[in-house]
Order: sequence, then C-alpha cells, then structure tokens
Amino acid sequence: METQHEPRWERKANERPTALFEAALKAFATNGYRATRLEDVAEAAGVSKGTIYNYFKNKDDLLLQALEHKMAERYVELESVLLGMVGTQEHKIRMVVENMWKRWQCKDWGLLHRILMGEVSTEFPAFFETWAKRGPIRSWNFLAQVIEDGVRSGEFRKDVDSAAAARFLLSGLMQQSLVRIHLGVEKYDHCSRERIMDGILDIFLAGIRKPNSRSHST
Amino acid sequence: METQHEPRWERKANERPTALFEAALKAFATNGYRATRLEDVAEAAGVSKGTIYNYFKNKDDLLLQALEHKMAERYVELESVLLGMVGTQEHKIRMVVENMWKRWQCKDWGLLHRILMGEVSTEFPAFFETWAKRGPIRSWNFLAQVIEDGVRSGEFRKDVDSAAAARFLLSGLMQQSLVRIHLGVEKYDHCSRERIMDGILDIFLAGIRKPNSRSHST
Amino acid sequence: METQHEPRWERKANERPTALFEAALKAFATNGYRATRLEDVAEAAGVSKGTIYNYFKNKDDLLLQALEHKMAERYVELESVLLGMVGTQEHKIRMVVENMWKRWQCKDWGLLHRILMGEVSTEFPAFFETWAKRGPIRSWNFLAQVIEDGVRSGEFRKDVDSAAAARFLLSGLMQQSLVRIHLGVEKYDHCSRERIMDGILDIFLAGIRKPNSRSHST
Amino acid sequence: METQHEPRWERKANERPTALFEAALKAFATNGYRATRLEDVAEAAGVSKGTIYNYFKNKDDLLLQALEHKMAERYVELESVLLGMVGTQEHKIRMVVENMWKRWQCKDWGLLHRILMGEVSTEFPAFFETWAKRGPIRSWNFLAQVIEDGVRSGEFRKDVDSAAAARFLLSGLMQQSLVRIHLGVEKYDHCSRERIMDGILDIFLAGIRKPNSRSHST
DNA sequence: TATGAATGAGCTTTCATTCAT
DNA sequence: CATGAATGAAAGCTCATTCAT
Repeated sequence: METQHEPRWERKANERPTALFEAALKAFATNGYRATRLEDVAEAAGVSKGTIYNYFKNKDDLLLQALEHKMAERYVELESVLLGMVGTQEHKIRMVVENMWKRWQCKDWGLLHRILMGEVSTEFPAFFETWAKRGPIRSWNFLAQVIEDGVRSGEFRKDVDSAAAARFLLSGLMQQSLVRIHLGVEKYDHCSRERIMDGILDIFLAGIRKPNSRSHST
Repeated sequence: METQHEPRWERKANERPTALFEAALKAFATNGYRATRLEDVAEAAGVSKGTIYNYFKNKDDLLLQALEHKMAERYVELESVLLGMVGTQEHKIRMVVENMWKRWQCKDWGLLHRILMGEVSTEFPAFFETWAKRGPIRSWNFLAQVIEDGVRSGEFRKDVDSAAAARFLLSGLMQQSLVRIHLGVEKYDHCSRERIMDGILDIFLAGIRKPNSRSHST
Repeated sequence: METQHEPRWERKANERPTALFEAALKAFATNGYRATRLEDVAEAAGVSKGTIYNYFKNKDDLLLQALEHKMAERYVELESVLLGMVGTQEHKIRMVVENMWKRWQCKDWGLLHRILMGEVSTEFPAFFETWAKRGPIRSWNFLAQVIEDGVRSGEFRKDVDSAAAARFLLSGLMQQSLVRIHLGVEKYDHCSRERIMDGILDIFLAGIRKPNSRSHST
Repeated sequence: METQHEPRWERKANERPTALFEAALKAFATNGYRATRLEDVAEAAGVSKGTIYNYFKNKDDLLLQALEHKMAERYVELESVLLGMVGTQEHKIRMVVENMWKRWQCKDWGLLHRILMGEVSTEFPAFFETWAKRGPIRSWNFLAQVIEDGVRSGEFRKDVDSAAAARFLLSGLMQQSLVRIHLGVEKYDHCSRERIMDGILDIFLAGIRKPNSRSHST
C-alpha cells in the first residue's frame, strides 16, 4: 500500500552534479574561486555542505570538473557548426564570427571565461593550457584555414597572414565581448554590441579582401 | 676585536613601500591574490610580516595601493607618448600601436593586467571600473580620435566606424599579448610576436584605408 | 572483533551554548576577558576553537551572550522572591537582604559581577548600563519602596531618606560580599560572613526604626 | 658663554615618569589594561613608544608602578587627616567620612579603583592584596577603632559590632561613589550626591547611637 | 545518501618589545 | 635619552574537510 510519490524526484540524484556545476561556476565567477565558500555553493545548489563531498573529491575537483563539464557541453555544439558550412570563404567567416559572437554573449560563457582567465590560469596552469588548446587555439586554427582557403581561391589577398588574421579577429571580438558584457564595461563605454560586431567585421573583411574585389560590408 | 653584529634590520622607510609594491604585485599575479600569504610577500620584500602593517592597513589595502602605484607610474609615460605625435594618421596609428605593443610585452604590465582582469574585477569591481576608465577606455577613445581625423582628412574610408575600429585593433593586440606572452600560450601556439603584430597592423590598415589609396603594408 | 573507535566528537548541539557560557564566564572572570584565549574557553568546554564560531559571531559576542544568559537566569529567580513577601516592612527587609546575601555568596554571582564591574564596564559601557538598570538599580528601588511603606505605616522614622537608605544597605552588603568572598579579602581580613551580615542589618534597622519602636535586632 | 635656557625645562626628565603614570592610569582605566596599546599611552604622555622602556621594564611594570605611585600619593594625605582628629567620636566619624567621600569623588581615585577592582584583581592578585591591606582594610580598622572608642565612652550602643559597622559604612559609601560617579550610574539613577552622603550618614549614626542619646543628624 | 556539527590547519592581524639611529 | 621602524609571538577568525547520525 504505497503512496505514489511524484515521479519527478526520480532524476534528482542524476541532476545533483549538474546543479552543483552551475552553482559552483556562477559563485566562482562572481566572487572568485578562493573567495567563495563551499557552503555558499552548496546553498545555491540547494544541498548541504557535506553532499558536495559525495560527488567531488574536494574544492579543486569541483572547480575542475565543473569547468570540464561546461567546456564539453559548449564544444559539442561548436563542432556541429564548424562542419558543414558552405558558400564563399567570406560567408563562412561571417558565419563563424556570428556564431562565436552569439556564444560569447551568453552568460555561461562569461562565467567560464572569467574563471579561466582569472584564478585558473594562475592556480591550475595545466588545466588552462588544456583549455587553451581545445578552445581558442583550435578556433584560431580553424578560422585560419578558412582564410587560407580564401587566399588560395583568390577571394582574399595573397599576402594576408592567415594565422595572424584569425587570431586578430577572434581575439578582438572575444576581448570586447568579455570586457564589455561580462565585466560590465559597456555600462560606461557606450557603444552598442551590434556596432562593435559589425564595425569589426567590416574592417576585417575589407582588410583581407582582394583590393579589386567587389564585395562590400553588410 | 669587535664582534660584528648583523643588524637585525635596516632602517630604510622610504624604500619600503615600493619594495612591498613590487613584491606584492609579483606574488599576487603569480599565485593569485587570495592564494598568496602575506608572509610570502613580506619575505620577498625582505621584511617581516608585521612590517607590512606599518605601511598598509591590511591585505586589500596593500593590493589596491600597489595597483594604484603601478598604474600611476605607467600612465605618466603613456601621456607623453600620445601627445606630440606627428605625420599621417596612419603613421600615428603605427606609433600608438608600436608603443602599446611594447608596453604590453613588458612583464610588469602582464602582472598588473592579470590581477586586474582576475580577482580585482570580481572582488573589487569599483577599482576595476576606475582602471578601465583610466586605461583601456581612454586609449580606445584616443585611437578612435586619430582614426576619425584620418577619415576627415580623406586618408581613411568615409564609412569606417572609428570607435569600433579602435576597440578592435587595441583589443585584438592586447588579448594576443596577454594570452601569448603572459599566459604562456605562445609556448604551444607557435607564431612569432612580430608576425602577430605585423599581420594585425597590415590587415587593420588595409581595412580602413581608402580603397584607391596607394599605401602598402610594411 | 571490532576496533572500538573513539568518536572524534559527539553531536550535542543543544548543550553546546550552555557549556560554552559556563566555561567562558568562568575563564573570563578568573583571568580577565582580554587575557583569556578563546582556545582555553574551548578546551574548558570540551570542544575545539572552531566550534565556538558555530554558535557565536566572535569573542565579544560570546561574552555578551554569556552575560545575558546568566543575567536572565538570575533575574527570573529574583522576581519570584520579591513578589509575595508578607509581614512587617522590617521583616520584608530582612527577607530581601537574606535572599540577596545568599545569592551574592554564590560563586556564579561573583563571576558575573567581577566581569561586569571590570572589563565590561569599560569596554561595553552600553551593556553595563543595561545591566545596572535591570539589576542593582531595580533592587535599590524595590527596597526603597519597602522602606517608604514602612515610613508611611509608622514603622520607620518619618525623616528617613528611603532612596539613600536602600542604596546604602544594598551597596554595603554587596561590596562586602564582592570584596571579601569573591576577591578573597576575607582570607586576610578575618571577620565571619555572619558577623558582617548580622552587624550590618542590626545597624541599618536601628538606624531607620522609629526611636520608641520596640523592635530589636536579631 | 651659555645662552640661558628657560629653567623650567630642568625638571622635565624627572617629570617623565609622572606624566607616564598619569597617562597610563587614565588610559588603562578608560579602556581597560589589556585593551590599551602602549603606543596610546605614549602618545597621551607626549613621548614615543620606545621611551617608555627607558623608565619601565614592560607594560606590567608600568601599570604596577603607576598604581604604586598613585597609592603612595594618596595615602600620605590620608595619614595626616586620620591623625589629630578631636571631638566626640561621632564628630570624628563625620570627619572621616567627609574626607573619604571627598577623595572618592575625585577622578583620580576613580581611575585607580576601577583598575584595581578590574584587571588588577584578576591578573595581579598579589598586588591587589597588598593594596587591600594598605587601603580599605586599614581604613576599616581605623574607623572600627573610632567606633569602639565611642562604645567605650558610652557615646554608642554597647552591642554595636564596630568591625561590621565600619565595613558597612565605608563599603556602602565607596560602592555608591564608584558606581554612581565613576561608572556613570548617576546619569540614569537620579539622586544627588549630597542626598546619598547625608542619608547614609544619618542612618548609620542613628543606628549606632545610644537610643536615648539626644544627637541628631545634620 | 544527505546532513551539519565539529575539527584544526592556516591565515590575517595586533602589539609588546627591541635596537639602530 | 628619545625615536619609531622592524620584529615575531600570539591571538582571533575562517573554512575545507570529516564523519556520526
């Protein structure tokens, strides 16, 4: 004679780690990793301090796993986009950039990035390196390839340094994204996100295009 | 036959704060602010724990004053450069960029910047804002003005968005500088500093120049 | 064949604060508030340093709450006595005095009082004031009322200043109690407690009685 | 050919310890002994921290010597008064009490007493004992003698316990003095000092006088 | 599994004391 | 003698971690 409890509780156990990931990343990004007390993370995740230790070895482990989890999540999406792009190389660049720009606007990315560039880079340099290779460097190289293709196809100038170009474009956009949106600079340096994005793309494409090319910025 | 006592300490009050600034910034940038023990800073500065409290109210005060000091130091230099530049706007841009690029290579800047983008931005947002306004934003606006002048003088394209352009160029360069040099990415993303710098400048200038202009990249 | 582990600690949250109150008051009264290390209080209470901070914000908070607790405890008792006294005013005075005298003999009162007159009066004057109003002043006023009634009923002299009288009696007794018993003066100023108490009461009552009154000292 | 400097500076050196005594006692009484920083005492005395160590072995030494000094100062005066009193015993009692009352009003006495009853009694019990014997106990015994004389001369009741009586009178007055004036209770327990003093003396004398005696309080 | 009281290493901070000047 | 920068032991407090329940 069992009372039928709500079935939604079934998946609770599975969601614990995820809830902790979210809570941890948010708290760490907002207040800093060291400055955040595990108790606050627990509270934000709706569990008690001790519970964290059922899922993670220690605070560092929580941080690193949370980062790992977020990264994995984000990079699966990325893969699918970078494959199967068609059209001119310029079009592909636009697509890549638009996609990246959008994901950089997202709060989650801000959280992730702040921590990585902050305490992770100093306190867990090995992890930072792993991330750098899997994330930024890979996308730099991917974009460089696209540009390279454009050079070969005659769409872009012969003397463009595709590696530098890719790094320039993505770094410029990413940095603006980070600083303006996630560090709040747009609150006191007034310039709309669209203007930044469009302006950058315009200049960049003009900068790599064949001089006599007839294309023009949107 | 005198026993030469090693004096337990020397009286050099004037140099103390500066020595502590250096030691503190270095330690904070290397290991993170929270993760650094005041005793280590003291040791690095060649004094004892207690001495720090003769000069600073507490750990936060030491951090903030050290940052303030470094900033002041750096911005006086900057002023003198930005004034009194002559020649075409393109030449001015090259000068600004070369100057910035050089200062961004410098270890001190790396230390300062890591801390600011890291724990300072989360734990002392007010200070971060002050810095952002005095530093990056000011240089963005300055460069935007130079570009604006070039637009008006017919040197650059009429439809260039000078604000976005300035932010693009400086953010791209700064980000690469930070990541490659100070976060060690150049160790596993092989691309010489010169190539990055030249490549970026080439594309940027090509991107804003009047199409029929005869200038050419270095 | 079980190894019987000694549990590292026991879970008895409910008793903790009380145990800490006792230990704290004792230690503070014995060695002085500032001179007492929190670790010693913890040890005396059978817990570790950190545990104190599960119950109290800081050292001051522990002191003040401990005092508050003791005071509350003591004043409930007092209430019940002061109410429901019957008989002549002289009899009531005797009862009040006997009751007070007994409570002042008690070690707990000594602990409480030493701290209050000592560091609390200088370092927490606001708390001291609160205590003075709730404790001594209230009992002075209560006794003054009893005397006043005796004056009106013709039991005591018309020209007796009841306020001064009450303060005289209670202060004299309390001071002797404090100094002799709790500060150890009786060890080198030999005079039995009974003699002090009886002698004082005898003189006091003789001092306020109507001259032709037939009462006699015990 | 000496320039004639002002001669008042001559005694400066001698006054150093005295100035330190004053400053120390005041600071210790106001904020508590442990809670007072030596640097504050130094500042109040117009010297620097290090100077204290030219005159005193350490903080404890400063406290104890300061107390010793004040006590000596006060007790010379007392001696002269207690000797050479003439008249009835009641008159002598009035004189003693008036003298004591006046000295207890004095701020210096308050400072001294607060410290003695406070941290000194717990942290330097030996010193406290010395003081108790030289101070209160001696005056109790002196007054007891006066009363004893009055009993023998038929001025006071035969059955008065002179020891208890003396302790009662002096303790009552002293306690009121301490609490009302020096601990600030008179601010919220309104009763003039004169009333307290007169009321107490009136009751006390009425309490020890021969019943048929014709004397009356002032 | 979840809880949260208890722990204690480790950090920040204070301040009595020393001593080169 | 006077100074006050420097010291470092000692204390307050925090919080990651453990573990009885």
